[in-house]
Amino acid sequence: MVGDPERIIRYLRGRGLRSTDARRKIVEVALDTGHHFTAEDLLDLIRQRGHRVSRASVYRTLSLLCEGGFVESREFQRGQMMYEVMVGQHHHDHLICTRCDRIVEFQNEAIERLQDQIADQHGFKLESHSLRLFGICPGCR
Amino acid sequence: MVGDPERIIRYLRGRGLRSTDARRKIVEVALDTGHHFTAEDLLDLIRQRGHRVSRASVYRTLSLLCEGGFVESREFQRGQMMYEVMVGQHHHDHLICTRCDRIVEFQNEAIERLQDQIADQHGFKLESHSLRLFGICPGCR
DNA sequence: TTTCGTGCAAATTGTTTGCACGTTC
DNA sequence: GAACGTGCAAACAATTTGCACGAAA
Repeated sequence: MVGDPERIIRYLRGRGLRSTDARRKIVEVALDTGHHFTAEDLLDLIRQRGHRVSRASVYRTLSLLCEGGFVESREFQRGQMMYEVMVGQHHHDHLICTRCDRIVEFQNEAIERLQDQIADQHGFKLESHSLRLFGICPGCR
Repeated sequence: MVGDPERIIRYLRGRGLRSTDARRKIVEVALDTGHHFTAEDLLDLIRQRGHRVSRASVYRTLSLLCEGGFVESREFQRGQMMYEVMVGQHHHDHLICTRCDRIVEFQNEAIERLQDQIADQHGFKLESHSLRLFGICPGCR
């Protein structure tokens, strides 16, 4: 299945990285988290399952997962990174409620195309982008 | 003229805030900086002009200027805020070169409209947005 | 057995805060 | 003279790093 932790471990092995206990636990729990989470959230979840892993390893493994494109990080609130598993997910952007911090995902092909055009017009080779819409969600209005 | 520091000081006065030496220097130098700058950059510029102002006051005043909409802050590189004077400027978004950190501004009406639509569709009252395109600039390719 | 990854604690870094004092109103 | 703003240094908080030890290859 799509969220198979072993697939990621295999990828890491392919890059000459080792398959360690900590990495396997971190990947496994990360894939299980439904949605957006912080490094600290992930650490808590891992510990709730009775695994002992250090905060440093969580950060180090999250970096690897980001490099591999399995996870994406973005900053919804200043000073804290949120992570999201992208395995089996299409790219999307976010609406963030400034009252309750609720996050809603959306996809918009037209915006994506316009972004490509803009990069082209300025001679940039586009690598990534970040689009965040901040506002007040229906529930908070 | 458009970048008149006194206009901003008057606005602050109107909000019950005082017109102090530090605030005047900070506003004056900020308005003179052509473009994107960090809090530290601004502090350096102020000191180069022979004024003695504390780092704390720079941060505090930049906050006020952001609240008033005279300045906008955004994070181009993780962990550090960049500020930009918006007095006399239209809203725009940014292309950021991941090699040399060059920043190019662009405006795109179509994207703005699409953002409004998306917020509407999800019942959000849009307050602000942040769109950053990361890539490699012509000079670095 | 060599290399790599881990856990720990300490360091880092931009920003914020508490407080005593000086300024503005 | 009351309230507010300042400067300073200490506090913060998320993340990174140095290092000695244990595990993977």
